Amino acid sequence: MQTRKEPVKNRIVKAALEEFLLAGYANSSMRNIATQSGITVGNIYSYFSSKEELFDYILSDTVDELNKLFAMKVEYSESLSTESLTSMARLVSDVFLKYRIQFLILMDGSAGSKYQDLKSTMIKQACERILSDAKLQGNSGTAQADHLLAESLSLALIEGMIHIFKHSGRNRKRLEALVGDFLAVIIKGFY
Amino acid sequence: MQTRKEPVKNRIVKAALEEFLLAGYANSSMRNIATQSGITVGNIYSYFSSKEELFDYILSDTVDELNKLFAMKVEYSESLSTESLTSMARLVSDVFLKYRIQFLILMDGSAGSKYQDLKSTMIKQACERILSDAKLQGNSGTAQADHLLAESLSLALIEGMIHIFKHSGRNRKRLEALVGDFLAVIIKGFY
Amino acid sequence: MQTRKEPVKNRIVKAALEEFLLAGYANSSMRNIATQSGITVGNIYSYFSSKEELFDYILSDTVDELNKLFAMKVEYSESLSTESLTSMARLVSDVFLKYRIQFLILMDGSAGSKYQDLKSTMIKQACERILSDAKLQGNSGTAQADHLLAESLSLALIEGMIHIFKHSGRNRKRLEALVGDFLAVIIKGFY
Amino acid sequence: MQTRKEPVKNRIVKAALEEFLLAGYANSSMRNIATQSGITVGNIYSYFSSKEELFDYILSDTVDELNKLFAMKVEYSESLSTESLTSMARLVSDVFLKYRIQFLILMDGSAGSKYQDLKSTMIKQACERILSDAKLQGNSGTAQADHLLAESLSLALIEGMIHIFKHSGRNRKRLEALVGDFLAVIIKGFY
DNA sequence: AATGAATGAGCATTCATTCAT
DNA sequence: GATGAATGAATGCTCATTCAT
Repeated sequence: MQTRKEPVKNRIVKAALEEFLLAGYANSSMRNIATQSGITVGNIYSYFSSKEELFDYILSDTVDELNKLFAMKVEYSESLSTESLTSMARLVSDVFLKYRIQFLILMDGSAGSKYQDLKSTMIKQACERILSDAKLQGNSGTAQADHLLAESLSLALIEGMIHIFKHSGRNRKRLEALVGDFLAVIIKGFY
Repeated sequence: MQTRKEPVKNRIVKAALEEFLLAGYANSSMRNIATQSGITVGNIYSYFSSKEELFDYILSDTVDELNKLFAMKVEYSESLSTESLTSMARLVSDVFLKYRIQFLILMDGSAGSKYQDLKSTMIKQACERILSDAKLQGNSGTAQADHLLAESLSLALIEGMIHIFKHSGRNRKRLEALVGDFLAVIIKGFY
Repeated sequence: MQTRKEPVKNRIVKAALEEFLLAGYANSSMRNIATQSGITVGNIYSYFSSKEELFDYILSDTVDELNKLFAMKVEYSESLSTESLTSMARLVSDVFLKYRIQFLILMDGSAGSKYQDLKSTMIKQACERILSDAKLQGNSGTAQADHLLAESLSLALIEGMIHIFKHSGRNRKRLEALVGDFLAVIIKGFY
Repeated sequence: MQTRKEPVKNRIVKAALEEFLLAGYANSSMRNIATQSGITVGNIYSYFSSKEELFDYILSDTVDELNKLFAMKVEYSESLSTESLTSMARLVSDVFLKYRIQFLILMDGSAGSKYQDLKSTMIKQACERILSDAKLQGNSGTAQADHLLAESLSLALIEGMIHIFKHSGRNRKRLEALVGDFLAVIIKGFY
């Protein structure tokens, strides 16, 4: 009834994005989404058959694209040269800019959903890359410790990039520069 | 039932630590804590007036100590030399080992509580340190971007250390070695 | 979509028959009927003002015919001879074959609707017939008990016939034979 | 608060028995049970963890006893003599009198629950008994038809007994007499 | 101090029915 | 006639918190 002309499904999705971003999947409430979007709860269910489906609808494209990105990352570069860093930064920035909020929800608000392990999957992939590429060597001397070190560095890498993404706004140039700088700093420490 | 003579308050705290660690503040349940501790719900409320107060009771010491550590960190070292790194690693490890679970709860399970911003406070502090110590210089050329870069590096630093702490067990030697290695890798990139 | 030229009302009725048969009145859903018939929910309501009216529309003819049958049954036979049994079986089978699904819905799926008492009405009628025809005599010696006995036998009679009807397929010969056999067994015990 | 002194669990069970009897498992509502018993919904859930558990709590004893009865029935009699009939009637009456309402719920109100097939299990057992004992012979001449006939007779037998039970009150003598008479009539037709 | 029954508001979900188009 | 979005009340269930005992 408060119809701005915007189609209902869009309004639901918009409100849901906000709710999921703020509260995460588990703590979000269909009632909030209903109130926020001005759509009655029952009516939301005529667009999405469940909270899970709504979540999935909002995120599946992003997940697909991210998975594609993971696959590519493995091939495209032998060593972590400056150029490869730049192109990596560009690649990552593209996906991020396209699905900003979705990506952030996936990273920090997916607990309890089917996507809850996506971040750790990303980290695991980065970790494998690091272990094979850069010959890290800690002082502990044990392989187990070295693996935990690599894992922590991967996690640091990814959490840092998430943070850049969260706060860098929509300016692509700026995002790419930041990601590039960040990657440079972190990766420099590897050798 | 098991530890019969242990004071009630302790038993509550013990069970609450576990519950908060596993589920986080928002998703934890007083019922679970009651069941786990063998104390009735009602009785928990005669020791702690609310879930929030229980959470606070469990964590306030750790929060204080962490705040003290933040304050110190600024003073104790001029530059990030190897020795300072080592002592930093030791210092940090000390607090962590002392309040392992509490620290992990504060970092990963405080969403929805009054301490939900502690991690970002830590990051902000680390960020200030980095900005004043290491003369970072990104390609973006703007001070704003440099600040976000420093922030992201701080976040990476701290998230990485949290991860080490979470998975390194209770062996102090190992923990210190890992933290030292990790700090070395990250900080090396700063210069 | 399939049967394009078939009038809408028919398609609704067809789908409703199936839904009511499978789920019964109370547990059936207008949504299912809409989906199954390919008619939109709203449009069903322009043919039938409510779920109840739809139910009624589908069943009223059968109810009328059944009521006629009840009336007739009283007249046509003095004693329960073999011939009368045969003709009774034929008569009953005719109605059943004509309104198979409707009859089954009325018997087993009308709970919650205005026809929910039809079965017990049928039983009551059969009961009166039994009481006047066959001089049943129980051991209890009370008229009240004899009445309950007659009622239970009627109920047994009718439930048994419903079961035959539900599972005998559409072969009239087979149906008549079975009904005849069944009636023979039950009625033999009356004398 | 409307505390008659009766313990809460009893009041819940009493209200639930009534609700399940009137509406059946699927169509009954926890809210109704709450209102009827004067217990809040939430509180019911501190006695029974789900609607299903409440249903089960109310019926499991009866189900067990019935299963025991089924097992016995097979052994105790070679032929369907008058004495065996009498003792059968007594046996059945005992269980029935002990769990009147529960039995009725099981027979007519268990659709949608884990006990929904109990009645047909009973019928199947009776059917097997009939097929092995009494050499029924229909006119149809096919084994399949004979089986359906036996099935219908079993169903008639059991539905009739349920009806007697439902309406015979709590007088054991009367119940036994009625069941005996009923069995006599039905079984006489078998030979 | 200790109990655990009780409350009441909240959750996701369903469905007959209405109504603007 | 036809659409299907929209409504609103109902469902089973959970949980922090209160309180009489």
